[in-house]
Amino acid sequence: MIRVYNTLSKSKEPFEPVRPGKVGIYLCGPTVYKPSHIGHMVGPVIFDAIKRYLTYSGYEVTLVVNVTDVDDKLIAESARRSMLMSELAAEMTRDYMNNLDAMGIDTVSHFPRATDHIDQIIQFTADLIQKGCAYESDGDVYFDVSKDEDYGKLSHRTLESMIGEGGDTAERKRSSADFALWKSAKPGEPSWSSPWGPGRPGWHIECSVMSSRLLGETFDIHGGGLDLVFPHHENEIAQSECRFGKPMARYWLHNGLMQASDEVGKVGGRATRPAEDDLQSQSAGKISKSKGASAFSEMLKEFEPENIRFFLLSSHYRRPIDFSSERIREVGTGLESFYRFFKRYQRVTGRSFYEVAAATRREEGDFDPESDAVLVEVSERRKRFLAAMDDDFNTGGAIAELFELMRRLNRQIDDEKLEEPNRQSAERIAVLRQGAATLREIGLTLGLFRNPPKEAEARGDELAGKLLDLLVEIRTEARKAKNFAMADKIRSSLAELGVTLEDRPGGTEWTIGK
RNA sequence: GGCGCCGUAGCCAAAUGGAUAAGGCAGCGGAUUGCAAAUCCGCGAUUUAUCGGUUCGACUCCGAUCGGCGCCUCCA
Repeated sequence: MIRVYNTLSKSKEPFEPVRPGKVGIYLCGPTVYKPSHIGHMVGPVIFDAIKRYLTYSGYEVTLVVNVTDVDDKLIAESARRSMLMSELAAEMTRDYMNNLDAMGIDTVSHFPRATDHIDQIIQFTADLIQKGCAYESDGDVYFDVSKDEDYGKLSHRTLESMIGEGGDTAERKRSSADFALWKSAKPGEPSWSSPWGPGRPGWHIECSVMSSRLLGETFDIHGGGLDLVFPHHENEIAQSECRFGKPMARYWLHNGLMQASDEVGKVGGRATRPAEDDLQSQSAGKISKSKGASAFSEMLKEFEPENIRFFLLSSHYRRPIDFSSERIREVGTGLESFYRFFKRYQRVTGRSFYEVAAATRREEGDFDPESDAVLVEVSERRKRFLAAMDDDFNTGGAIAELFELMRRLNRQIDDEKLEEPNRQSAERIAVLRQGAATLREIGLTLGLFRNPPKEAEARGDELAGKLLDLLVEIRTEARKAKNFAMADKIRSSLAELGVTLEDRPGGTEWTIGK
């Protein structure tokens, strides 16, 4: 039984999809006016894992991530850069897609764009007017929040508390809490013709339109950053539920926001933060475009995607994450130990870990450990991993089981001396294989261990490789002759060049890199 | 000001009423090694910001205090 935390009820609820066996997820994607930063990857990485896990658990999952490509910010930015809004949107959408691609997020079923749905947006807006939930005012169309009895139910606030200034369109609204469905165009702004004159959609309407179109009037999971709870998601609910008269989504999942605590100027930090209020600039704060977070594409030059993924999944998705390069490196160190285990597995079995046949469905992964001590623990760790994931996708707790599982298999190799060629038995290797298959199986549900990591450095050219082989051979002879001074000199000299030597039962191995 | 979240070992972090408070990073011992590296084993919270309360029992619920943060305006 999978349980999820629902912002609507502020509690964990058993997960039961609207249609048995099928799950529809709508994740709020970016407004494409600037390059994406690490904060934009949090939701996609988590929901990529959620989709993988739900699929693994037997559901047929449709994941929709929208792209908002028409908005005041796009208009402003494209004007600043003297380009068409559509050109800007295309450029930034490409940036976003490249980033998702680099992160191995290939689980998204649809990326609907607002500008591809203008007709439906106009229709939706007209329907809302007809239902009496919205009104036209001087070329704009506003949603009348007083018509929505439970307005505020997601963000848990009362209507009175939301009455504010109303922005610069206050005179045109009946209530300052009303929000725009359609905005009339000023001269020179991109616009589409509508029953209310030329204009463009407001911010929230595209999500109501596209989610209902792709996932239905009531779908299962609506996700996004915590900062979208109000007003964005609250307004989506108001629009959709007024229009369809039924709940928009069953479960509202919100991820915590990335906080920047890195030194100014580093990746993800508040690079262009204004110099005033020095005292406050010491503290962490939300990463956002307006505060000048660095482009994610820059970060990819510094860190491996899997390292970033591991970092994002190592704590619970609802918790805010303090970003720092040091932290990513730290979890990277832990991740490296998995890579070393994978190489070790290959040395022992002669097979690549990445070719281990792993179950892709939960039931398929079940196995009978009989009374083998190793398999009993492997099975136990797998169960605990699944229990953690079932409990509101607790990826942090689940990753702990990955470490435990790896440790158990390393211990098996040590205890049974499986790395010594003459000590192997087919039966014990089979046990190790089962353990590795389980590790890969559950790792894959998080989108981990899909492909071999890039070697730290290019393995040098062919000549360098041959020279290293030669040096290792000379050193091995020196060691046999107990000429350890020579052996150590070769090792330490190579270390200075960034080459690490490791002596193992099966021989010496060299690696280039950190 | 209104609404809300968070505070667990040096650092990161899981566990939200029940039996010894996961795991990672860093550190320290030991096994292994010619010496290393890697790996394995062992060690760290008499205790979950503080104080008080509810309970047979609280990190977990309630109240207060201190500290950090978010939303209320654009944001993943």
